[in-house]
Formats: sequence, C-alpha cells, structure tokens
Amino acid sequence: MIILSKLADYGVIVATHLAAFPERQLTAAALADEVRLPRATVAKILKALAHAGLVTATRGAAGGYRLARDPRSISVAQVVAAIDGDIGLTQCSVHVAECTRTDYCPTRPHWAAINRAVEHALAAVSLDAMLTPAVFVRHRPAAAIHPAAN
Amino acid sequence: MIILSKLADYGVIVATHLAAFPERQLTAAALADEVRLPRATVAKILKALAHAGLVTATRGAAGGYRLARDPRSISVAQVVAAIDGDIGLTQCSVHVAECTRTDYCPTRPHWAAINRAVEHALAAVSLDAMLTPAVFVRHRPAAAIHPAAN
DNA sequence: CTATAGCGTACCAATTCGGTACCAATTAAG
DNA sequence: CTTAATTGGTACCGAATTGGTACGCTATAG
Repeated sequence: MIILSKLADYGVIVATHLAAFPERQLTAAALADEVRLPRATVAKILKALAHAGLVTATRGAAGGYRLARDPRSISVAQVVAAIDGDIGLTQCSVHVAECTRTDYCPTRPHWAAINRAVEHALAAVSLDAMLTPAVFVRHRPAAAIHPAAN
Repeated sequence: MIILSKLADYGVIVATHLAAFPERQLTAAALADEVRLPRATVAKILKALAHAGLVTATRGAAGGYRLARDPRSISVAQVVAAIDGDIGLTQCSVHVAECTRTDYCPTRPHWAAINRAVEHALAAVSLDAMLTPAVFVRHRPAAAIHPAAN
C-alpha cells in the first residue's frame, strides 16, 4: 500500500536534490533532468514548494530555484505538507464536521493521537538527514523466510 | 490530505465495533446497519478481515462474524494491513525494483526508517484502546498562531 | 527589445478506488 | 430433503482523485 502520493514523494526527491548543493541555483528544467523526472511535473512541485516558502524562486533570464533555508531546518513533513496539504490519516481528522457519526464515534480522539505520531515521524527527518548515506538503515522485509541468507 | 484509504478507515470502525462486544456474533448486514455503512462495503471489509484471520466467519444460516482474538491483541496496523496491504509511504518502499534511480538515490534507506516509525505508531494502538473514551487527547492545530489562547 | 524562465490557471487523461451485483459454497431449520 | 440464510469469491461499473500537459502572463537580464 502506498500512503504518500507520488507528487509528495517526488517533492522529497526534488527538495533533497536541492539540499545537496544549497548554493547552486537551478532552473526547473535542469533540476528535472538531474532527477530524471518529467519537467512539467517538477515545475509544478517547485511552485508548490516556493508557495510554502521552502524554496526561493528567481524569475526572468538566469532565474531558477534554490533552497530557502538551511537543509537542516527543513523537514520531510514540511515538504509533504507543502504539496499534499495537511497530514491526516482519516477523513474525520481533516474535516471534522463531515462525519455523521461524530457524536457516537469513540475512535476519533485516538486517530488524532496516531496522526500526531505519524506527523512526528515525518517531522523528525530533515532534508539534511535524508542526504547522509552513512546511516545505513537495515532493510527488514515484512516476513523473512530465509534468515540464513543474511 | 488523507493518507489512509476510506476502506481501511471503515475497517477500523467495523473492527472496533466488533471489539465492543466480543461475544456477540453479527451478520454482515446487521453490523453494517449498526455502524451506518453500506452493507456491501462492510461485507467486503469483513471478508478481508476474515482472510487475514482477524475475525472468524461462520457460514450458513445463523452464521456471522466475530472477533477472532482478544481486542487487546489486535492492532490498528493489523486491520489496515488486512485491507490495504503492506504499509509503506512511497512506491520504492513497497516495490523496490521498480524505481529506476534505485542505485543513486540516497533517500531510500531513510524512507524505510520513516516507514517503521509510522507502522509503529499504528501498531501501538489496539482495538481495545480505540474503545476507551476516557483518554481525551488534546487537539493541537498544526500551526498555533496565538499561543496566548493556550 | 528580445530571449529566458518562473507564475498561474485551466485542462486532459488515466489510474485507482469505492461501491454494487451476481453466483457458488455452506449450514441450519423445517 | 428442501429451503432459506449467510459467507466467499469474482467481476464489473462509475466516479473521484491524481498525475501530467499546455498555454498565456509576468518579470528580469543582456
């Protein structure tokens, strides 16, 4: 199951790539080429990121995009939120009023708690951290049938 | 932004309702009426839950569904996984091979870590915990502009 | 003044998803 | 033994969301 939208996923890739060279100013097309993503899509993503204030855009000839802040101060949660809007696991956690069983549904407050946990997980990782390859997180398959292969 | 699919959300509602009276055996139609959800949809959800071994189904006349285990031993993560499949935030975290930039993408291992954090957040909450209304979680908006209101 | 490049909007296409219907399998009741 | 009730499975449809594109506008450098 995919929880994040493709666009948000791409957004993290783009932002991380930008974070790799914070000084460089790249055009949307050049950036798209470097990350091997469609140009128009990358342009859309960059606009969203600029709108959220995560990247700064310079218009006109010799324009381009650049990270607005230090990569250490931008979290994955911010990038995702910039593209997909508020993070929420269920309908009712975003639009409270639209659930007809609001009054007798005892699960809602718990969803809020889970939401915060997820958001915290995304907020805890900065773009800078996404770049460090040293932290090699062991990939653990859901069901390891043959532990001998390890 | 909604991260969970509606079906998974409904699944938690259905499972939680079942957990409220673990002894009772309910038909899919009766359960659907009680939670005010379409019957066919609830039937589909129950089938998925039964497939995952979370509920036991009794076929034939006077049949119905019932929770297979103690509500304390069933987590929200299990319910979600039963309906939506594996939990994963990005494409590459589910199907590793399909990403063409697998080799030079430094962010993948970090996604795995985030995935685990999210899964942990969902696994930490049992159906039993979803029922307890006492735990009133304070709703904290994403950006608190006026801290004075606190 | 012209070329370049971001800005905004609108639009199109397609994948996915929620929902429904149907038929087979199974079991209890009469 | 027959009938009714109920789950199991599959297939299908409609719709909503989303990924992607195109076009016209604005702004800046040379």
